[in-house]
Amino acid sequence: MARTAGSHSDITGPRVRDAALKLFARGGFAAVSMRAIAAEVGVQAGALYNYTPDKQSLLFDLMEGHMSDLLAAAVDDTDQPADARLDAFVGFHISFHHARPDAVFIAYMELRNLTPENFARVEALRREYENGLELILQDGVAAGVFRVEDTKIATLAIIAMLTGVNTWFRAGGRLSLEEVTAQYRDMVRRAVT
Amino acid sequence: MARTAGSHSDITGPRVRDAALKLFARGGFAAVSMRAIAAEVGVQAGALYNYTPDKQSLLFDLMEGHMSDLLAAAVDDTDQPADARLDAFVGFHISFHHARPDAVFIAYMELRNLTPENFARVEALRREYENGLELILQDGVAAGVFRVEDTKIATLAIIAMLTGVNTWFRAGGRLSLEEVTAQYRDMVRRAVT
DNA sequence: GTCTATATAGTGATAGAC
DNA sequence: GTCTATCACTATATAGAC
Repeated sequence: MARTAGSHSDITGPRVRDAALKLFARGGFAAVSMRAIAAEVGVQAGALYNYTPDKQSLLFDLMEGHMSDLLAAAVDDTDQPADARLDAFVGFHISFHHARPDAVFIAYMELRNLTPENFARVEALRREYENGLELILQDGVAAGVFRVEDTKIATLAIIAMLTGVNTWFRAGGRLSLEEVTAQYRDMVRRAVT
Repeated sequence: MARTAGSHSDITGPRVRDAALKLFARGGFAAVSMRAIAAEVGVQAGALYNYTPDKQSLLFDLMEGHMSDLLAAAVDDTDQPADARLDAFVGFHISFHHARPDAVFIAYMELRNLTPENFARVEALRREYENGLELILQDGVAAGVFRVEDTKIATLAIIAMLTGVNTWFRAGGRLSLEEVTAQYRDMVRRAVT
């Protein structure tokens, strides 16, 4: 199928998203102009509106895409014992978040710039992810391998602790990501055992 | 000492800071205009410049003030055993942060809107606070009461976990702040023991 | 100390040529 | 699909009257 000269929607679209992701993470949604995104892509501002109806949709698509990727990647083998599943969760969470720092940063920092409807949709996905961890804790408590007073609180505490790695860990530092992960696995295990 | 009619610098100044704190927390530094702050205070935009040289200084003053308050309030009785000091730290951190959610929110979310010089100064204060917790962990390890592989990592993990309470806890919910604090104390203690 | 008015520059989004 | 040009606002900050 021949393509019209100048038609690049299949290549420019992702580049608009990539540029927005990078610039929103660096400067914040409100501080980044559509002109700045266009300059990063290498087009004029008006051309962006072939790929997004407005700036808000651009932000929402990035956040929803990130949360959907997260949920799709988070697998939980319920045939395994709860402690093994918890170890797997810690490793998954740290490595998944480490691989996409910009998307993670935006997902946490730009929630207040979503419209109420878009906020509700992103929040629902976040809760679904949290529920995955809480299920592991509940199963572990039921099996007598974990001792947790309130699984909801423990879930939020663990996720906050793990996500915090992204704010300070840099590859090439004193410790490898594997070493860091091992220490978090220890701390999480002990906190619920 | 008689005061010139219309002179209110001692009352308007704090109101400008309070308004900026509230609006920055709600909408984000970049999205809040000087006009919006002025409207919240009840003056015209030009009048704000009697109290701050520019918007950036307003943000920095709020963040530095918060971090200074935090450091001044964080006392550590090194005569106590390390486990008691850790318990005290958990209680202090949660209650101090719970009492000023707007300042906490700004201190974490608006770091990137500081100039490099201002960022460095706020970062130095944050590190100083972290060092207070790390000292407790180090003393506990030396005394054989804690078992922590890397005290720096444990410090960051614990602070991330505790600060996370502010993102979900609301007074009047299922649990009181005291009950929540007790559970975090348990989890933190177990994570390092 | 606060006001009004303004300088200067930037914003998101759209229209229509090519 | 991208461009240029533009609309209608809004931004920070300053000047000078009161």
